[in-house]
Amino acid sequence: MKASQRSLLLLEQCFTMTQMKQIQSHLAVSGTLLDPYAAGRIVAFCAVRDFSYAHRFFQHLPHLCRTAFVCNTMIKALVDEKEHESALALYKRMVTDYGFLPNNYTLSFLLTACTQLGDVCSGSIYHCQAIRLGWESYDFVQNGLIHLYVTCNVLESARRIFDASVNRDVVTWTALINGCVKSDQVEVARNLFDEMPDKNAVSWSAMINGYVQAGLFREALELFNAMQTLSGLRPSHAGVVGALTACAFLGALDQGRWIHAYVDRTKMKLDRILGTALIDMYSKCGCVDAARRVFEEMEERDVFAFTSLISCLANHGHSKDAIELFGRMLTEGVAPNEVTFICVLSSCSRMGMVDHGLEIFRSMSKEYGIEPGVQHYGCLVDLLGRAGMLEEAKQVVRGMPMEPDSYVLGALLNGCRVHGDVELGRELVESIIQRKLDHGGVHVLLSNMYASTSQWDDVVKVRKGMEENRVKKVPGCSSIEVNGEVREFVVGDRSVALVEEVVPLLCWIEKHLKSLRLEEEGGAGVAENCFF
DNA sequence: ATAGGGTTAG
Repeated sequence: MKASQRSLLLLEQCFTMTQMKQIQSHLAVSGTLLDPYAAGRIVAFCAVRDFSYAHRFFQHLPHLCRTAFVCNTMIKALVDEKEHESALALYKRMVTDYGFLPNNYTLSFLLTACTQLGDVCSGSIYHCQAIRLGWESYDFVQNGLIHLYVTCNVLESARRIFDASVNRDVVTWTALINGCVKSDQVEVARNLFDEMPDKNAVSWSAMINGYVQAGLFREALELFNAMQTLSGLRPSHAGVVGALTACAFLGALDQGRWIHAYVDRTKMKLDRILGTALIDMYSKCGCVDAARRVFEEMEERDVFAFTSLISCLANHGHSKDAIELFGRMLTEGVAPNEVTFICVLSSCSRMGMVDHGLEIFRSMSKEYGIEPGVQHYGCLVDLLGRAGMLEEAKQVVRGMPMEPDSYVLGALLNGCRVHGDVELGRELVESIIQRKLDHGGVHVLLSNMYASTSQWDDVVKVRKGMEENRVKKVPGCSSIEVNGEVREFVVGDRSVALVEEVVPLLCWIEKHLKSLRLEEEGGAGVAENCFF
């Protein structure tokens, strides 16, 4: 490139659209617009700022100025605008009408289009083109192909290109690492990660998020820490989001707070994704107020941010606030989606707000165009069942447009338990077992239902039946963080620490609470006898 | 002169 052209390019960065339009008319008058380079610069400049203007300009260009560069730039712009059909049409015109062969730029833009469409068939046609024209080992084409095959779940093809490649760069490696993660081969991904010669912040983030995807949250956090101690790289936005997701699952509050402080310290932009990740981390760690603060700090809130906080409030006993926040969401013009309605309906259910819940359920399809799914019916049945409206709940189950799943029937069964309708409960369990929908939780519910009405023989029967049929309930599990260490508690845990330290403390708390209740009821307090 | 890989809610 000539020095004069380079300085013009730099100068171009300072122009506004209006100035560029002025330059354009000036060029038109002086006849310079017929110069392919000048015309190309105008298209490239406008394509990223005002697409429709660039498009019009392109369509009026004289034939001489429709260079491969201009076509590529327009194809890229069309792909960015998600106008994949038009991008393809332009490509065809470029080849047939203007007589250009696709080059490495053309092919990489077309591959991006195929990847976004998940269209591996068209993608492999361009793959063939690339081979025929000798572009297949060009970095952007090669990496584009790997990305395409990874996205479309054809890991073997991605792997073949990788293995045959003699010019792998950091993008090549990272694309394949993601492919392995997507195909549940997180260990293979880690081996690649260890093997790759250079890593940047994107490759670290990809591996951190790979562990998160695989549910290996401790490994994700270890890697997040290693990134800072070993690589000297600063965790990027995506890395931070991945680490926060891991903290949320582990209940690792200290680590999560540290990351929040890091976000503040480095002035990382609290955008919708990062904000939501923070809200969710605080939510899962039980810090409702911190979650609220992050939410208020965010400059833009989308359906994810709202739903995340609504879910947080609903899960921590603030159902009323959750429903209020739903109202605020509507006022601020953010459209709820199916997940939002699950959270809101379960809030209504816990609050016993039957009418309001029914109204919201009805509004789903009427006002928001969202057809209720099986989970929404589950919430509705739960809402009616908890309120003791078992007949209505049964009618909902009968009238639903899809087969009830174990959660819908489980919600009805729970209603039976709470309101002591053992007969209906028994019928239900039979139908649940007949439909082969029984999971451990259903049996436990039935046994609890018998227990609540003191039908101990039946309790024993259910428990025995569970043993005989080898019905397993996923054990209840929770975790807390103490001094930076995450400690897990699982039902049936009989470890020394638990039996010798935690259980006596729990007994003391229970006795203490009972004595307090006695005091409240006017009875004589016995608190002093309850210390160890 | 035009370009690629990583991230949020039930």
